Amino acid sequence: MRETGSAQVRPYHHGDLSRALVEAARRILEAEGPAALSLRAVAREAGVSPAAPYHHFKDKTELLEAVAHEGWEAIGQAITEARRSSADPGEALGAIGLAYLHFARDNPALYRLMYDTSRDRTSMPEHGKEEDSGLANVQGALIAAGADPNDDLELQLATVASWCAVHGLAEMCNFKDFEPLKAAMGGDEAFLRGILRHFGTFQARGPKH
Amino acid sequence: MRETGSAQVRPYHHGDLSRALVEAARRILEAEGPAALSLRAVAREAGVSPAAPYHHFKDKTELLEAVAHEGWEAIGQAITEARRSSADPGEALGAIGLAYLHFARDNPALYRLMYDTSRDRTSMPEHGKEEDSGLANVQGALIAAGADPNDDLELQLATVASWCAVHGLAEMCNFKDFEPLKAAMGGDEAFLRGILRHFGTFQARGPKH
DNA sequence: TCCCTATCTGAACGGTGTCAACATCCATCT
DNA sequence: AGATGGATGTTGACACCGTTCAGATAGGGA
Repeated sequence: MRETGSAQVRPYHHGDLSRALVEAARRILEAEGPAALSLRAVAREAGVSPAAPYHHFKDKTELLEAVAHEGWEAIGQAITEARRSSADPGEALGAIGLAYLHFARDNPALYRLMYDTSRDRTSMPEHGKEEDSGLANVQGALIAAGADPNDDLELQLATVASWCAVHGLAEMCNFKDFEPLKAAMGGDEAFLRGILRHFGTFQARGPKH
Repeated sequence: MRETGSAQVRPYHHGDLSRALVEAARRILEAEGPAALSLRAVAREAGVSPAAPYHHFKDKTELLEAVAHEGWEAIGQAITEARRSSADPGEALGAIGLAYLHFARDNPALYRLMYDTSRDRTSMPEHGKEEDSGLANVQGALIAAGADPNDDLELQLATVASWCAVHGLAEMCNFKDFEPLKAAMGGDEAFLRGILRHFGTFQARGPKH
């Protein structure tokens, strides 16, 4: 981001291309959408020739995976923070869900890329170092909300169920079919909370009153 | 035109290209995956020149939308049938969910295409003629399962929540991260049912208190 | 009959991912 | 120091893609 530097017009070869490429890809993704995210465009944006990226990524796919990886780290961080800053542990699950949805809403193209690459490998990313993992956080929050930590099977099922449900909502919440319902609920946020409540993940206690 | 009678070896121009194109696209999709689904490949498969499709669809997108539309009709049918053939109305929701998941499992590329095109238009397809609509079926099943038909807002929220949750599962259930859990559950089917149960859609969740 | 229109073809344009051959520069070893 | 080698970047090419446009073809209506 400091390309305006006074001196240092251009490092010898380039400096740190793979990094620059990932950042360029992310910039294009946010600014011009996924359709504009071609390898050549990324190289152009980074100021190198179309073939240069092949010295750092074997594929276009591999570059996109690197971008997606950053996304997973970011969303994992958002989840961890949401959970930590949630006062009542019983409400941590809801806080996580909301943070997740906000990330998806604020980075739609990146979010989509993350799951597209995951689906192509039929695998979620190595969820990092355990404790920062999104799934681990959800599982912890489930236990805090009253799930039985000894019934491993049920716990895993509940974790996966929560993740799937929120992911489905994240993908569909921008469909304009839901605009009327959103309006009736009094806005985007209320809509999301309403759906989350129906997932049963928003409060550890029973349904509203 | 009628002197050929039953032979019909080869229509003059082509016969019904738009139909043939949609079918060719579907064939390629299932056989070679989404990556191989180029307009040119579809034309090739249908035995026409690369420019021919443009007399029937203004875009590649429009062709894909036609393919997706067929998919939505098929899944809507599957849902309707699952609901109808479900004895206990309280279990209709679960039956719908399972039918939906089976469709997604059996037509992964098509299912993905359906949501990809929906997302690009930020809209689900015109869900047909009301009663055959998937959402309408879910809503009906929810009422049958004990939801209050008079609280429209809650009913809509529950409907959307169910749809989103099952969609999320449909998208993720092939991630190989879940293989161990699936194995522990004793197979694919048990896994799906387990998650559905956690969604709360698998058993009537009447207004107990 | 003749023409009109819908349909299909062929060739072309700019764009894409990818590769092989070549150029460049840094680091390192004598 | 100077030569060398390996990492990095460039050029040019290939095949494929979506799309367009001018022309060929053929069926149906006047």
